[in-house]
Amino acid sequence: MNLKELATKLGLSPTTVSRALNGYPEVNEATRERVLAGARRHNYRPNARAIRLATGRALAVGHVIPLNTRTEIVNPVFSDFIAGAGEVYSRNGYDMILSIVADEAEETTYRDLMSRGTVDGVIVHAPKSNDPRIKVLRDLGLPFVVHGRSSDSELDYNWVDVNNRRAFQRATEFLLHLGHRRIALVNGLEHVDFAIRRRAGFTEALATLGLSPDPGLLSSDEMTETSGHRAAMRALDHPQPATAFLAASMLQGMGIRRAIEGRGLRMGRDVSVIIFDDDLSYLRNGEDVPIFTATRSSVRDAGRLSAEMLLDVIANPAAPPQHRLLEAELILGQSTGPAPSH
Amino acid sequence: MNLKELATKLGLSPTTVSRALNGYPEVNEATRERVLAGARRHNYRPNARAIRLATGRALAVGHVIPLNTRTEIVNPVFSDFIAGAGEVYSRNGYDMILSIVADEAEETTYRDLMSRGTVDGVIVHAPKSNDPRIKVLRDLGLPFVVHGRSSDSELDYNWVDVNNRRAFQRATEFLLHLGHRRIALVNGLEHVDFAIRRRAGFTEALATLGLSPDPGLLSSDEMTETSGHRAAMRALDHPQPATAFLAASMLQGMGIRRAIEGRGLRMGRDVSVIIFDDDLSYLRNGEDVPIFTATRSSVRDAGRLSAEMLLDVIANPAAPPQHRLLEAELILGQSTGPAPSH
DNA sequence: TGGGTGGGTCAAAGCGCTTTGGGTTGGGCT
DNA sequence: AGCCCAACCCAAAGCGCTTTGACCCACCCA
Repeated sequence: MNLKELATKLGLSPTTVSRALNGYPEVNEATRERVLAGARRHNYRPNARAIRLATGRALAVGHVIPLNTRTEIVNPVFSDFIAGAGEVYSRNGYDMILSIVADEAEETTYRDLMSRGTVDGVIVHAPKSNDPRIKVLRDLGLPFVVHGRSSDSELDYNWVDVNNRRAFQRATEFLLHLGHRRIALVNGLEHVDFAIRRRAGFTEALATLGLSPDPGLLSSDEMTETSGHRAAMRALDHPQPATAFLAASMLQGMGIRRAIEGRGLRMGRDVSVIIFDDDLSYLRNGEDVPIFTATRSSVRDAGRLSAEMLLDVIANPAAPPQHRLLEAELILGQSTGPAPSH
Repeated sequence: MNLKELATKLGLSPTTVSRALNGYPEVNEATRERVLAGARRHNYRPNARAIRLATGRALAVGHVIPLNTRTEIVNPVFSDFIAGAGEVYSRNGYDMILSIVADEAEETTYRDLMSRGTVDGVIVHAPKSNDPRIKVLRDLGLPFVVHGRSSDSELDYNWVDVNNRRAFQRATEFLLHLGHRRIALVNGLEHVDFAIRRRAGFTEALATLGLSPDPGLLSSDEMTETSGHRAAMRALDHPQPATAFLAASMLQGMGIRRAIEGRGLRMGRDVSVIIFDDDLSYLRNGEDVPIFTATRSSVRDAGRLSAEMLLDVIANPAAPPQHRLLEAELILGQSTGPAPSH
């Protein structure tokens, strides 16, 4: 059943039917009712392909998800981010198109999505500092929102981000207050922007006490359980072992816990741990009582906000860039305690 | 730059240019070269919207991902499944459209995707036993591949699945050989088909020794760390506590480990654990030495295979249903050992 | 020499919508 | 009575491709 058929069936022109369905004012309320009823009765649904061609809009947005070709790792936060964003899209009649693309091919992907007209806008994930994609997208004129920020980018652009620097600064201060002085930072890959900011917050907090980070207690890697474990083993093997850890993700935190307990130590008593908790739906930080003390910010909310911003940008392409900075909250869990007095 | 412009620029008709670009034989090799060169030079890319309308194909496939509205949980295996599938799609010029949809709205989503013509086929995730979606899709005539199977479905359909029954049967046998008799099953939600099969394998293995599962050691829940922890606490609190666990996922296994260690026990010595390992990229089972003894089957491979099958079905809609049953391998890790003799 | 034959090209008709630019009423106003 | 305007509705022209059917021009063979 297509528009034309429905129109003849109703004894109206396609024009009128189209207008009735799309809520244009110049059609009589009575006939609109008749059209709507007819459409329902015949189970009519407009063909999306035709709408897209006729309107010149894709009614779709793209998420280009980088795939680390070496490790083959897809960042686990994407599923929740996408769940949040997807909600917004479907509420607004947009499709979500996912391209999982090898790191190095991202630029081409954007070019392609744009020039073939498959999307009206994109979300940029995991920006690096001074990320080249920002310029590419700006030059292409493809609306985009960055999840995160790109330091040193001289251009202004739309972004949604968590205050990562502040979160790690506060977490570090909290550990310092507890008396910890040997704090290990188990960071994400530091070519990604948010990891840089987190490290900055960490360093800054140490600096207020005149401390500086011990390179032997710093690590930067994919945010997995095993990498957390590895980093923790190293920091515990240190001649002056860490008494506290600050980790970039829940999974790393779990790896750290495994290392601690593998040593016969007890997390929260012998060694303290704070994690950054993205509040993933399938990886909750405990039930009523949080397992880990954590700085928390829901990545699903970030997905929701990014999607809303993107749709807004698509609707008003000329508007000035928008920014949204989310604050992480510090959640007290069972993984922190006063530094052991030796 | 569109086809018509390119054609006039080359002094050819749109027809010829189109044919040259699409590799039709009736165009002179020399002019084809000329056209290709021209397209490259002017950076021409055909408009996907127009192609879709003209050909009547969507050149896109849909993944409808169920969202448990109560728990808001997105199954973490999706990201890897999708990574595998996405690879296949992009290699074949297909877009991947993701809809994250509340459990109850899935059927409408399929109807919509179909009648609006946004996709040429779909992947069905997490089938329940006798899943109604299968009939809906069959009746709609929308090509589909099920990831998993739906017991008791009287219809035949395309599927890719792991031999879940066999995997859990072997894992259980392995524990039995080690002398364990009090084995707790920490299963996924048992209205989802694969969980039913896993339980069947478990029960079957017990039965060969004349044993039957102790209801106090059975649990079925979302496959999260916390649910694993909860289930393990219960099984360890049992008057005759479990000496071994069989868990449906890595995350549950991690929760079990936390419970074991929280008790001051040692995994692999005091209590044994076997997990089902989906081989998620961001949740590897250790590095060189596996942490957990596990039955392993890569969900990314399953994604790849499902996508290939779906494209095949789209290309040959009349072909008989295809099936692909993957076997999980049993990996020996550090989490199992002989049953403690008391 | 003339009627095939086939390689190469093109005009035009879709695909199923939206949207522009009228047309046709009927009623109110002077 | 004549004019104008608002309210409705419609025909037709796109949107940028694909594809059908026809055409033209060698070239070959009888």
